[in-house]
Amino acid sequence: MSQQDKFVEDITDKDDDFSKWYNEVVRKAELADYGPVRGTMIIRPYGYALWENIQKRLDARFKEVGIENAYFPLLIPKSFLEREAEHVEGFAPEVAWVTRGGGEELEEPLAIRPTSETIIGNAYAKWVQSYRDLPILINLWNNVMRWEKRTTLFLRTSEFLWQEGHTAHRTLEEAEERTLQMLEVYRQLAEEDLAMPVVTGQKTEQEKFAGALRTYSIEALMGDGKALQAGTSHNLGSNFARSFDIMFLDSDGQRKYCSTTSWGASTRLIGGLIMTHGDNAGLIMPPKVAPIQVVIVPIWRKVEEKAKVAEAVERIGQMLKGADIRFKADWREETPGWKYNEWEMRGVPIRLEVGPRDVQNNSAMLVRRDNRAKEPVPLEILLTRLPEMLNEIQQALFERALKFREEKTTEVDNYEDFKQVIAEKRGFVKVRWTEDRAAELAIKEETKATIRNIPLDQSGFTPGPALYTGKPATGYALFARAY
RNA sequence: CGGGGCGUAGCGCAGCCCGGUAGCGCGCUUCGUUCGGGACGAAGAGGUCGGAGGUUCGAAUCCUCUCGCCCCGACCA
Repeated sequence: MSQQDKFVEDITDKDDDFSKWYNEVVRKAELADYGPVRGTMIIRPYGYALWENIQKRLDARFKEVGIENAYFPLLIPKSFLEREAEHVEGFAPEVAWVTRGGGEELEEPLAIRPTSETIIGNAYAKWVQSYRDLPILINLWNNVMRWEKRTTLFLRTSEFLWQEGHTAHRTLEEAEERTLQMLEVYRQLAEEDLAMPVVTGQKTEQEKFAGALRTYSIEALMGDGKALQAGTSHNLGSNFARSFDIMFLDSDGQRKYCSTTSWGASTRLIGGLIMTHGDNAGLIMPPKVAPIQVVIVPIWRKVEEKAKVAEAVERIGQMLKGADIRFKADWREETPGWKYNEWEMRGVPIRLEVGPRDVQNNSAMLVRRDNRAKEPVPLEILLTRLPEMLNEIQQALFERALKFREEKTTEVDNYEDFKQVIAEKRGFVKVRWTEDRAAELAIKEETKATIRNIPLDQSGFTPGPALYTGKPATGYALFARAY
């Protein structure tokens, strides 16, 4: 039993049973609960506040690159979904249908959107006439429904919240540029805001989005050595434009199909955040998105002490408000020790203790969630020290996660080693590769590992035989077992 | 949708095999003492035992059906 285990006795050890640990953390930290319908999720206020912070950050990043928000309907006519062949084939098994309305059978069943490419395509076809109407750069913050066979809170639920961006362009090159730009936005969100290191890369033909020309993803490595796809960006080429007739008259007098893109990131990011940073005491929230960045725990014995402490807490509260730091003063009738454990479990980055001794010294005791380091801080420098410490924690979380990923990334050059690493060490396995769908499936069949992506960063690549097939490799591929 | 497990108080569980009218821990309420790493005492509240049907004098317990959840597989953000 490690040092920190004695602080929290009621959470399953991560190393004993990771998925049990995950479920307990989600529920005990009050992030989410199960809904009454199979596979549905209630996002509780603490979890939703986290989502709002992620939204706020991502939305700001979208706006910086010219994206506007809009809203599209929940219900999609069946005929729309059927327009793009690969798309319908990919999504058909998991679509939920509305067949009755107003007490009557509907003439055409309506799909509860699993994603909005089709209804977007229908609208864009109307909106685009000229090359001057392009590009269209729209994002939707909404919910979608996919009838999943097997669900896990935040990682896979039948209904989930996400954003889906949909753009239309004059040329394929421009669409490709936008696809990669949005992938980069996701990388920045993951790494800078969520402190979650990711590998950017391209999906194989086997793993790409149904109906896409090319799919890119960011892939993160979770605490149990499994990979999580944390965001995707698709270059749809002219596939949807052809199915929905999104055409424009170009400056050369030719009528042409648009090239479109779509890209999405979901509440799954919350699952990723939990599994990236959490420890045996519970959650650890990256400061930039933490619903509560600082929790103030007052400590007192006597009534007159309580009054003085209350006064100090009030003063500190005023300071933090002015400094735009998200905080909460915990005046519940519990012992300080109990509160320490509670807030550690819920992942608040900094605990600020105010007791009689601190009042006397005109200071506060700061305790970091990530390493439990204690630091007495005079109140006059609190407003410079707190933001600094929040940054230090943000940085430390990222570095710890990056170090973990690097330790768990193994380069192998033969299939025997590959199988062993996947089975025992887990993590990312980097191999020489050349596109081969049959080999990919065979490897998946035997080892459960899939190609997470073909990393954009191919530095260090040297020619040699590809894994499994032995054909000349075209680059590195990143394998892992995935969520 | 296949294989396994589980539905008993808000949460975690025992009781079921061998039928006799429901219990433990935590939490909750009130009062008092506590409070710098999950405090203690006393007194309380809380359950149509997932649902339906059957067997029986009597069902949480036995039988049948059904609904739901969790885990492992096949499908996926």
